[in-house]
Amino acid sequence: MDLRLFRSFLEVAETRNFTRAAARIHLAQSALSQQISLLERDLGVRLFHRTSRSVTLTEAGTALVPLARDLLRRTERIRAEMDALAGLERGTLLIGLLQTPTPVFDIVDLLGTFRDAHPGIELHVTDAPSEVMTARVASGDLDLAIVGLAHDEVPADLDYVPLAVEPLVAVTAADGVLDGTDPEALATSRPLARSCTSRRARASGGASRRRSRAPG
Amino acid sequence: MDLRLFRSFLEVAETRNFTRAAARIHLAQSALSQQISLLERDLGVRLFHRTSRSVTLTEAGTALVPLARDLLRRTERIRAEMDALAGLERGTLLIGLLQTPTPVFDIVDLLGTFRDAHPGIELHVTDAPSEVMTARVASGDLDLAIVGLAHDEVPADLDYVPLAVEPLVAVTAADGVLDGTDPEALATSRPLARSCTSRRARASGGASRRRSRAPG
DNA sequence: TCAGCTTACGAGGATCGTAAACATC
DNA sequence: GATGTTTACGATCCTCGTAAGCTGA
Repeated sequence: MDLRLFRSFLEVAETRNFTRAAARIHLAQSALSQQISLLERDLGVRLFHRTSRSVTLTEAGTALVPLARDLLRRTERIRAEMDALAGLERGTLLIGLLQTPTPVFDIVDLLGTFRDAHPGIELHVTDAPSEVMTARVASGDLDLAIVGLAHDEVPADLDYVPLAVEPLVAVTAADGVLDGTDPEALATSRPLARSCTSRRARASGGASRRRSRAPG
Repeated sequence: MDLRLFRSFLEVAETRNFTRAAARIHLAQSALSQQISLLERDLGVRLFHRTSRSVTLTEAGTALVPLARDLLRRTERIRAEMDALAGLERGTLLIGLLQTPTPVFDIVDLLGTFRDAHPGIELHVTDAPSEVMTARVASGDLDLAIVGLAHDEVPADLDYVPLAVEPLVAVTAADGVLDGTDPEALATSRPLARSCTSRRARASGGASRRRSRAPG
């Protein structure tokens, strides 16, 4: 039994006119006619007295009106309840993600788990250099981003949670060029690794906007 | 929205097993799977957590169980209500009808009117000679019969209502053979017309029963 | 490997809309 | 004849079942 039949029935009951009821629910009048007779056959009672000039409710039809109304109201409530449970879990989450694979935790698995738990939320993932993504989070173009930055590189107006700490390693040829260099001093005074990141960030800095052209 | 989806949902919720639930409602397992995902898409929430080895209700699914049960119970009540309103007007009426057209009242129109007023009642019309039909009414093979009999020809154990009185007319060649005969005397002493009826009744008397043969 | 859910896809059935038939005012 | 419902019928959509695919124990 399809609930649409009750909806159609109520519409006819209210308008007492198949043609107008059909127009209201965006259906051909014949289709509505078929729906009503299907409902009548299903319930085993005649719901309307129809002459070619007037439509009136039978006793059974009169009895059905409040029952059908109640049933439809309840299904609406079920929908509302489900919506409420989906609750805030409806919408779109814009995520910035470093293209660099992070071996410390499985981001793909994480997203999959999230998706299972919150199927109502659409996930949009983009990637960009860390500095660009933090800027986009600041401007609202992204909801969150997973970036690779040192603590002091995170803009002050953004919140952040450290997910993993990766050692910064200097790799050189085995000619002993770094022999005797203090690692601490190397990290702070000679930004070898970071300079790469910075350069890449500048190079691909501006967000490219796609332009659409109106036809004609 | 089809109420069958809720029924299917409840079955899966109870068995926690698509295969068994499908068997219970006489559906292919894939069809049930499709129904559930249709319901989930319709309501915008995931109702079950499925791994390939276990099916468990989500929060939304848990909330839906009593709501769906309630909805189905209410539709059952609607059906019961409609059945009650159809009331006694449900069943089959076996009518015996003289093949002879009766110009006194329109039997076809009468049946049509009845059918409109009591659409829940199936009408089965058969015909046979009047005497056979009265016998069938007596034996319960017919619910009622419209026959052509004189008052004194109706079996004493049957009720009857005169619907029309038709004159019994003797038609002869115009040779004056009946000239001077008293009509009253003719009807009582010389059963011209009635003898035909009686002979026909004997000829087609026994009801033929169809025999069915068991296969093998 | 097995149990069990999902996906793919073709067949059959259901539903819709157009159009004709039919019935009252 | 106008208005309004039902009936006829073809096209489309939907739902089912078979079979293959996929996944976790």
